[in-house]
Amino acid sequence: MTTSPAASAAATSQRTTLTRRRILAAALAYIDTHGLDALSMHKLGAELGVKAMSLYNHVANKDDLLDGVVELLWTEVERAAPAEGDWRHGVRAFAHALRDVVRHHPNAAPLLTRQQIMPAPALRVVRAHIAAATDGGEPEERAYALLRTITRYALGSSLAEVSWGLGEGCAPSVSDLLRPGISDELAAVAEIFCGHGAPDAEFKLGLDLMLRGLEPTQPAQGARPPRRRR
Amino acid sequence: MTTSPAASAAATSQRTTLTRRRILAAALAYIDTHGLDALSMHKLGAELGVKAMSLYNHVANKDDLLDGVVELLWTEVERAAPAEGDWRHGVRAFAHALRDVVRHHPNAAPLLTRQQIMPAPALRVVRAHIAAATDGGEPEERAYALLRTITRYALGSSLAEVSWGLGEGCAPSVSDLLRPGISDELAAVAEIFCGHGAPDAEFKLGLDLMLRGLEPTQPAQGARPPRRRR
DNA sequence: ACCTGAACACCGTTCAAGT
DNA sequence: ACCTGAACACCGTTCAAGT
Repeated sequence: MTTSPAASAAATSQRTTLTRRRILAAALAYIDTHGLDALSMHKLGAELGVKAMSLYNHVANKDDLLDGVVELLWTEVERAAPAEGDWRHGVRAFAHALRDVVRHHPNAAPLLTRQQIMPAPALRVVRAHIAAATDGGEPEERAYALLRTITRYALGSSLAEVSWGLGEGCAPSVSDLLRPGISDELAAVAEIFCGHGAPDAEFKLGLDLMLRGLEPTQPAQGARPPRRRR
Repeated sequence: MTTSPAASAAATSQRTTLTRRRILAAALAYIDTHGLDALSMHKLGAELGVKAMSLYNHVANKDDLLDGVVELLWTEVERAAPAEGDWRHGVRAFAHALRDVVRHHPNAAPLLTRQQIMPAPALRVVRAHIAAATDGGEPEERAYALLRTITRYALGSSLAEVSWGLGEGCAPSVSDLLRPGISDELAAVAEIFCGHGAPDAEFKLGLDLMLRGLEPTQPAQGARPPRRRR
């Protein structure tokens, strides 16, 4: 609106200054839209109204860029699942937040296990829930083991879910998940294995089972006699 | 040893004919050794004593090549975990086989969730264990749900485990998992979260919890009174 | 049927030069 | 301090040509 004549000449290109933050956000958006393999430094630069080489003033290289995207994904988890209230609810919310991020960014999600990095927001959100659990009376050792297990379960199972799921950024039909020459019997197996089922309910069921088993001190609201530990 | 003079001239290059099978095996070996990003059609061709373009006679493109690598990984799972004997043991063996493949091929494993494909050996091994469970008396619907859940748990949690684990093809030390500027407190969290713990025992515990919860008809060998279903 | 030379547009990255 | 032109080796893929 109130741009200077000089700025208006630049038109659609960078209307704000280039920043590591802006670059990462643009990279994630590009991956969401065009897929992981389609991302290149050249195209990302163009997206930001800048040449590819300019990006190297803010990221060390492409690997560092992808690490930054992973950091961004964990930031979403942190924002969605702060530790507050009963820590059991908090851990559940954390698991669901992790799954939601994977489902909202199916193209970028494989980076979470490919980049071999634990960015700061990941450590922060994990630390927060561990602290909540220890404040709630759990021994520290068990709080760590619990968060480790829940994190693996939530991230991993949602990655697998997205990879073989249908609709919503996943494969549109089962046949897209199969190699062309597959036999009819195996295609029928895939139809049920990938197509049927209720992902939400199955994720929640598995989560409940793990939490119930991992935290034997208090059997939740069921009020059932305690089982032998471990 | 008993090669013809003509063949000996070719020396180290292709001593056997080029095959889709050989190409895939070489690709997996290359990824295992040099990492996923290092693989290129040019270098893979050179590895096989052939020019890059020759590969296109046996694979459609690089994506098809990577699909084939995924197929190879599932073949290892199928070989390691045939359905035989009690189906409960079979499903446990299946989960452990999946985890072992991920741990033996940490560089290639992310392809399992990135390629969005269910190759024939994956469907075969899943079908075998579903059949074993239904033969053992489980309703078909539950057998599918059980295999779905166990597959997600085993694949996913081992992917996450490898991604943040230490040693054996993983990051050699915790500091390799952290961005340089991290605070000391968060580094300490990472030290415990990634470094401590017993991955084998934690994987097995989670698996037991899920199986025990998913299969309420027979409480395994514990001989405990049945709980209310679902 | 399968391998290759030549060629294409594209990729990640460097570096000296500009401002 | 940050952006760029020019350039590098490398990449995926095609196609006509060889055998």
